[in-house]
Amino acid sequence: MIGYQHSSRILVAVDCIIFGFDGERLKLLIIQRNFEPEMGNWSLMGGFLDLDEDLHAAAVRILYTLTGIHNPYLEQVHTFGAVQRDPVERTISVGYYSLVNSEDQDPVALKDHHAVWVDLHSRPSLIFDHDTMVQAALRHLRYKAALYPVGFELLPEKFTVSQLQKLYEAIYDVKLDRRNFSRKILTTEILRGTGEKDVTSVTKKGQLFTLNQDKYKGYLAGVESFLPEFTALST
Amino acid sequence: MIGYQHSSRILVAVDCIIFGFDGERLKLLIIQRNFEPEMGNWSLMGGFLDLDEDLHAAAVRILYTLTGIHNPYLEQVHTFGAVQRDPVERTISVGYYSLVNSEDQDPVALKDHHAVWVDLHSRPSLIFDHDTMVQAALRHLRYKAALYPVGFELLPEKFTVSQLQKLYEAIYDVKLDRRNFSRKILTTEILRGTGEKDVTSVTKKGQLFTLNQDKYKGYLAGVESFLPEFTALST
DNA sequence: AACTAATAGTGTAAAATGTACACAATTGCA
DNA sequence: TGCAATTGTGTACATTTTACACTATTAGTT
Repeated sequence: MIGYQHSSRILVAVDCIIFGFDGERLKLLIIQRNFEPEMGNWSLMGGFLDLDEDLHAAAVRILYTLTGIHNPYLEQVHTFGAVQRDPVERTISVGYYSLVNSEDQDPVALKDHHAVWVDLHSRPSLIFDHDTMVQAALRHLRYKAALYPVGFELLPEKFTVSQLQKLYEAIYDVKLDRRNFSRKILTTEILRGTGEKDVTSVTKKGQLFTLNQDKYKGYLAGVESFLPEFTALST
Repeated sequence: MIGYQHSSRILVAVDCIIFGFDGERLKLLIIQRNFEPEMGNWSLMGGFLDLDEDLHAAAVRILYTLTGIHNPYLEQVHTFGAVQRDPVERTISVGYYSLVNSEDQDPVALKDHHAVWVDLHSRPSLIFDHDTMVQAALRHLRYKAALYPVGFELLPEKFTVSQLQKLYEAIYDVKLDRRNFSRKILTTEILRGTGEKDVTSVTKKGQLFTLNQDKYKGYLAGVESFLPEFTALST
């Protein structure tokens, strides 16, 4: 056999932590397993990496299989590799989290996999180390969103500042001042006003915004430059 | 065979990005390969995950093999899984970065593996995707150090504020104001003055500090609480 | 048509923090 | 003793954050 000798080949799984947002709270997409082990119990959607498949492509494939979404926001979180994490066979699992908008989903695909959206903070226990994966993914999302404008994938294409605020409040589980939030987000100029009004609102209708792709991309590119003096040990 | 059917088992490597600090600049520990492929070229230290070995334990083992260090600072960065990243055989690699103090190393172990410390920013090209791994590790370290007091693993047990400042300047490749840095770091109270003076200094000798373990641990624990209002999109 | 409840949009003063320096003190060496 | 290099402390100014006040818009109610 050609290859590295004397080394063990191991199953590599990819598990997806799929976040959604219902306008008030963060949601998590989980499936009820219809196969052993742990049949009937709740689990993240996962699958195994193929020999001729890029790792990231595997995550895209698995997410597509479950939701029908083609171009997902997908980010690797962490690789979990405890020896006994899967009772069937030694398996390491690479966790990817995704932010999906409920409008983009394929309800048929979801139903086929016994998938349900649950409230992130009152979800049922998940199998194996999947709860740990969810925690790690949320932590990752919080870091990310504290440095970059992330999360728009969870909103409709056009949204109000108030909707965006509710999203950030859900991510960090905090209350933010409406007026300060609005000013802060608008001065970054990553939002572009459409002039349209939010027809779903009952009272005064707020303006609908879209992402200003140029400014937004600029933020993402300016990764390293977030350190003015020595921000490090401040808080 | 008992296990998951119809799934491919794949080689899992662990590669270590090992950072050091010489008082002025960040250093990287690399090895010159004495085996094919890419014999004679520069590479990160790595190895394969064993079937009965936790992933993190594999990283500890590999680091120990190279440096003789027992209780390393070691953190997972990212898992690299492109199909053709290793020309010999399909292999995914989990990258771990480590911060090591030159005093703790075993020079014999280093010599056995043809290991050398090189300047991080003027290092030679590395094999495979190892340069990408180094970049990812540095980015990870920068994030981490911007939110927590990290990096003391790169300094001697007792150090001056000025040494710590040089370290942060090296990590972020910036110049910081000596007086503001000093004030900022001291008001966090994560340093404890020893009263001793830095004998290595030529002119006025600064005070040596050690980590105040209680305060330091407190910082690390307060992970989620770094968001006062909406720090997110500010800079 | 006027009134009310609810939310949106704009303004601003006070507090907190970040920044850019000035100046004195210590040490080894010429 | 004087000088160069570095450490330690102070402080005024600019910027940012925070906590509010006030006005505007809309749909439903009276």
